[in-house]
Amino acid sequence: MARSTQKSSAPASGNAITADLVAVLVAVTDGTPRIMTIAGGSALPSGPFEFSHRSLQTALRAWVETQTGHPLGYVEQLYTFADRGRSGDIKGPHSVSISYLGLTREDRVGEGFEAHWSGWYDYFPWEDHRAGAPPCLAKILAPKLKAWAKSASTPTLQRERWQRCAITFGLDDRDWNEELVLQRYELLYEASLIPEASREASVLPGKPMTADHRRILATGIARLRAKIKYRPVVFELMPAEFTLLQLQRSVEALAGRLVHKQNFRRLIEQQELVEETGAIATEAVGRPAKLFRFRHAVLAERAVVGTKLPLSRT
Amino acid sequence: MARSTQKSSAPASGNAITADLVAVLVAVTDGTPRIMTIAGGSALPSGPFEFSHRSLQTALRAWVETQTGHPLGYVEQLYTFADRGRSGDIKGPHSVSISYLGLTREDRVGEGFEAHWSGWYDYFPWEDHRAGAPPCLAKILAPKLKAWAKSASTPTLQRERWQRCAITFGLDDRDWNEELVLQRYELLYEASLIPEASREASVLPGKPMTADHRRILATGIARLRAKIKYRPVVFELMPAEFTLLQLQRSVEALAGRLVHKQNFRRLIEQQELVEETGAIATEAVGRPAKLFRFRHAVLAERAVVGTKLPLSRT
DNA sequence: GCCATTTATACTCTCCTTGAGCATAAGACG
DNA sequence: CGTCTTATGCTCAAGGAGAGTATAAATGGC
Repeated sequence: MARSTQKSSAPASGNAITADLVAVLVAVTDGTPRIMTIAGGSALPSGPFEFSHRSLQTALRAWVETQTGHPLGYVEQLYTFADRGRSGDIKGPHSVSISYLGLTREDRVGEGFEAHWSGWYDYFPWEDHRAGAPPCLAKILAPKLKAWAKSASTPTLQRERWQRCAITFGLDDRDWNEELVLQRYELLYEASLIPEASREASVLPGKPMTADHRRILATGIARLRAKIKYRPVVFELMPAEFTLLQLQRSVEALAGRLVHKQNFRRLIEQQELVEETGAIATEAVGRPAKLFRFRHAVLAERAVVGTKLPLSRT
Repeated sequence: MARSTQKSSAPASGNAITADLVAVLVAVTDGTPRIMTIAGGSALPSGPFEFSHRSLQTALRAWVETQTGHPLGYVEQLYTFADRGRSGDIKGPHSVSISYLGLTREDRVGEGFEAHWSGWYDYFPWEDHRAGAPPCLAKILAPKLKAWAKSASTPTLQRERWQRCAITFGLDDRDWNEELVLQRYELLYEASLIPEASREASVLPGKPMTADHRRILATGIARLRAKIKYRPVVFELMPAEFTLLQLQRSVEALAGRLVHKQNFRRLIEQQELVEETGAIATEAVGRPAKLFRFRHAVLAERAVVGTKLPLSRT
């Protein structure tokens, strides 16, 4: 950015670059949040942006629909990256990556494509706290982070580093905050514990990805975890009819933590987000549950503002 | 986006474009939120992105600091636009606009630049509800929106359109939601009431801007209004020392609505966001107020998560 | 000095939300 | 008929948020 007096529409000379779209496409099946991947799970789907489309959003939708064979429910822009050095391209990226979050149902993927679905906790094992804090946190991450903190030059810096680690990862009896996915990844990156950063192989559990795709994924997970608390986006990931427990399991899968069942139902029902279909779930262990469907009318009635889930920070 | 199997780092041929940075730089002075503008207030500061910088954020910071002569407090990416037709360039933009929100104090602007500060309600008069709903809402906007709703083809569509308008603008006794800045702008745009869209001049109050800069500004305002409710970003806009009323006035200026004074103080104090300086405000009508400063330690103590303001949606 | 005016600051009160737990219902299965 | 499992209804206590009352400490006019 050189001169302020230049209008934005004035083209810059000699700074030609390319624009890539990168998509974090999420689905939830069998209580596992999954993302669409290519190249054997080592990259997110991406490709150059074609200016034949009316907008970025349109381009993404069109492309995803060709790939998966069905419309993309919810789409949201995530972030635009142009960091040199992080993309793996040493000469500096003359390419900008515009990333998107998209929610779907994991139906069939278009045949003849390399795409498939990978569980997102394969890439971030420390993010799943549904069965309590995962062992790798205390056994592997915490010691490595402690060592990194200790390696700072002064005692004050050492303390500050460790405080950051403890807050971000919920160590030292602090609460776990499931929304800090990106901060955690960035902190690990800063501590050179991410293979994408250091040249070492597998210092930590969790599958790496090409370039900065894992960072993009972390951004997407963080955004989605925040969003499900105040927008009715979970329903984009559900089948047309579902039981309240299925809905709860999806939320828990995304959030990576459990919620109180009765309170969850209370919130969902009092907000009138769903309505009974009249049908009853068949494949049951225990008392059969009523089936519900999303009341699409809420999107029109309310300004899509105000959907609460019992996942509040205290 | 053509093929999913292509790695993001693979350069696309023949799709060269340029990247622009556009900045929404906010300051609050005398109870007015202001943004830095160029070209007589008709454009946001912007310019081509130089790849000599390490990241987009770095590029923006460097540039702003040269312009205003002091460091930029808080920076956040807003959105990346590439919509053809909205930018005013009919051939389609072979340029991507990456927009940022930045918070500063309105000190001196670097000499010799065309930049100056404009009140943001000059561009969005209907967004300031501090003295109640602004007259232009009921007198000008509502009738025009009603006419637009009526112009839909079927009664059902007419009702749906009006419901959207009423929700978005808080008409028909609905609550005003100050966060819907962008939705309101988009709705007016859809209704061809925005001069940037239709060729007519000044159908509505509010100063227009070049290309889609007013949309970018709306995005920035919306983001900031949402953010002040849960992150301590207001302090970036305050002088080093301030009274609680000054702080409150800044929040109200940004939010475009008033808050309950006693409750505001209660929240700020119980969250320990500020500490007394010991000094007392001098220039006073009424009882002199204690001066406070922001407790920067909170940024380290808490995960920058959880700052509440009495602006909640009910 | 006294009073009206203005702002600062301390409390109180009530309603609602939220976290947590208890209790009962309705199926399957031995 | 018990046991297991999930569904569903209800209660209770603590904390938070909205709104109002009361008092304190300045200023300026008389």
